Amino acid sequence: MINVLNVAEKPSVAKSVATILSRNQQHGMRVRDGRSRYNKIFEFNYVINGQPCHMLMTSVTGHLMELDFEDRFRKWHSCDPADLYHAPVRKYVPEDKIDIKRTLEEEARRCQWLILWLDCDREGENIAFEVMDVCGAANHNLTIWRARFSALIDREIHEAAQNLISPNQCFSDAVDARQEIDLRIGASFTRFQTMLLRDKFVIDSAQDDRNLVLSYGPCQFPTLGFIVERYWEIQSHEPEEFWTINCSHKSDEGIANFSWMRGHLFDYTSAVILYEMCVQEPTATVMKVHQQEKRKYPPHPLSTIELEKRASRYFRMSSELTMKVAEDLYQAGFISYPRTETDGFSSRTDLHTIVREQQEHPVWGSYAQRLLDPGTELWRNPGSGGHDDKAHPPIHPTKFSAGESAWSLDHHRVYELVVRHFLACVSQPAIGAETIVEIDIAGEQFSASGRVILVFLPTTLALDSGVTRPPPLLSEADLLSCMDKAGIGTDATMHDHIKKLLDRFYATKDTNTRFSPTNLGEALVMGYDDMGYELWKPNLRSMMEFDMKQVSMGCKRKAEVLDTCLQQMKACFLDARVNKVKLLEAMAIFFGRSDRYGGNDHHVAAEIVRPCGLCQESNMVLRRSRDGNFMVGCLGFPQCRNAIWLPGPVLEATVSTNICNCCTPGPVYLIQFKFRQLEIPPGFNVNHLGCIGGCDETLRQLIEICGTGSRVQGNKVPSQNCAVARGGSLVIERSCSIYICRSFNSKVTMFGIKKLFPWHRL
DNA sequence: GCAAGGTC
Repeated sequence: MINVLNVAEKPSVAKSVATILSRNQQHGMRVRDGRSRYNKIFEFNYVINGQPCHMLMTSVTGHLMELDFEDRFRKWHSCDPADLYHAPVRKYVPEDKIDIKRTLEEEARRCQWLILWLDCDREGENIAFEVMDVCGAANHNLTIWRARFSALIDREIHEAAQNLISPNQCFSDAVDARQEIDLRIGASFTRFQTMLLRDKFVIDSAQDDRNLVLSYGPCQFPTLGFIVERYWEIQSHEPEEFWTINCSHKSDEGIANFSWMRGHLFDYTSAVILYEMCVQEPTATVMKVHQQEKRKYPPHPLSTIELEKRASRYFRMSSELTMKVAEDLYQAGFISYPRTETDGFSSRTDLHTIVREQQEHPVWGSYAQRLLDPGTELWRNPGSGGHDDKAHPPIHPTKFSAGESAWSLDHHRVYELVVRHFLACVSQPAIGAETIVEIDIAGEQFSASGRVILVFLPTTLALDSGVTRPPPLLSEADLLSCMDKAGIGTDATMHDHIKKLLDRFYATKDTNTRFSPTNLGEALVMGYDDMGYELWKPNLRSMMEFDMKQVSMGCKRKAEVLDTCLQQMKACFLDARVNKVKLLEAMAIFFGRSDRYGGNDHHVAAEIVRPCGLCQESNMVLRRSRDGNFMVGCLGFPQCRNAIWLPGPVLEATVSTNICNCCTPGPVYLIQFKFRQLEIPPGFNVNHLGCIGGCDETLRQLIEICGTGSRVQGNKVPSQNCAVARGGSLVIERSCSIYICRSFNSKVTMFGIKKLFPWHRL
């Protein structure tokens, strides 16, 4: 009989594997403590390919080692951050893992074999090599094996034990490369930008900005990039008006609203002509009635990202909190392992038993009973989303509970979500009936889903206007989707990156779980963007991931990937340092200079122009957009979208102390403008003291002729809507729309409409 | 005082 040391990635796997292997074995299984209180040691006998073994099964808790620079490079001022691209690094066992290391050493000394039961992914393979390092140093004569398994079920575990293989160096190398690149890039840029910016500006988010760290990381920055990119998209959106014909019919049974099948038209003239035709011949003829069955398919089985997205959507829980609560439920045995990419059940999973456990529940118990009754034909074997991490099943309930006294509201919610999602997965699709009615008025087609009528006179027929709207800010679910798609982070770490942005004051989350960048976050991204670097975009990480894949497949060597990647990143770093003025400029847009160090360099952080008339809560301030154009925006953004774009030719703008004597709500401070001579028409003065409150004819004309500085210009009509507060949404248009919107009997002529829109492009 | 990745 030989002694065999077995090591799993976490205590729960050690216990499961030991339980499975020791079943039906003589003397069963014994448990004893190791040096680490969490990592028990299980002992039992087992036969591997005819070789009787005394098995000792223990575990680590994830990575056993960390990578860091050698001591003399660890202090921030110990070296030039550029040196961090070649400073020596070392792997070591951190203090809180020393106990585990001691256990491994002690047990390894009395064993002949070492079997590695780490998770079957790249990180797992790397941890396997860490364990080999420690055990191999304690016992040079160890024979080393790798067990490959993807589920904690009897057959798979026994098969793994009987078919031991060798550890895969390539997989582990890929992780080594990733670790080293992440460390060098992260540390160099973090030290650089922190030391460059922290003391030069008054960064209001920091209580004590001496301790503020402006971190950079290959995952956190692209995540921030997603948030900033959407925010810029919203800021640069210029509403464009469109026209649509709405038709409705009222009967005793209710109102049917028909939508124009053209959708909407941006061209007013065309819309009016079509509208006039409908008004003159308003009888509606029903052309088509189709009834169809609509199926709503159940979701795929639950993966981590999907759990986080749904908890965010349904309960507005942060992904961070969701994972914490899910971990609690997992530890207490109520749900399966919560970190999984798998979204399909293995055919071996006993789904019926899981449903059966839920039959007693007061709310969904009766549904579970109906599912199990073959007569209802409600059961459907669940589909799969096509992802399989080969380590864990989709998240599902593992123990019945009608609620525990120790549970918080969040525990109840997450458990309920997991159970309901599971029950949905094994259900037939929901079936609904939908009737769509298509009608024709004077050749124009409209449709509604609803009742069937054959010919009728519409109760109302109206030409309505609307404006295009920017997309919303990214929600937590959107953000997770972006990260997932771009391969930023792993299912187990995505919520960490999101939380890091909040902790670093780079982004904020509103009550609607939507993210906006803070001034700090926007300034940093703007700085790198102005340098022309895509350091804040996901491409860098994607390229690294691609290289890692090459290493793990043996197509490229670790040293080769490290060399080229670090060389490129160092060049990028040095270039960023040469262009640091871009970062400084971007910061200066949002933050006042600190006078603690610079001395006499006083700046006002933001110049207040007027109170916002839209939200009536915040002030509107003069700002310079990232491409140098001027605008006056509400500080209440994104809740308040009020913004006024100033004429394109503005060279300089400063808020004066003069107050406009007619615009309200006041005070509205006049702005001293300086225009670019070559860009303004003859007759206009280069210097102008102007009012953005609406009274200033010069500004209005300049905007009409030259357009605004807003980034998306297109060839739209320069019209009053630029000078009018945008979020205030064009009151004139609305009143027109209401006027035209009377019932179709009203007399509305082309002439009448023309008169109402003298400024429009008719 | 820096990263991201495991996991407790």
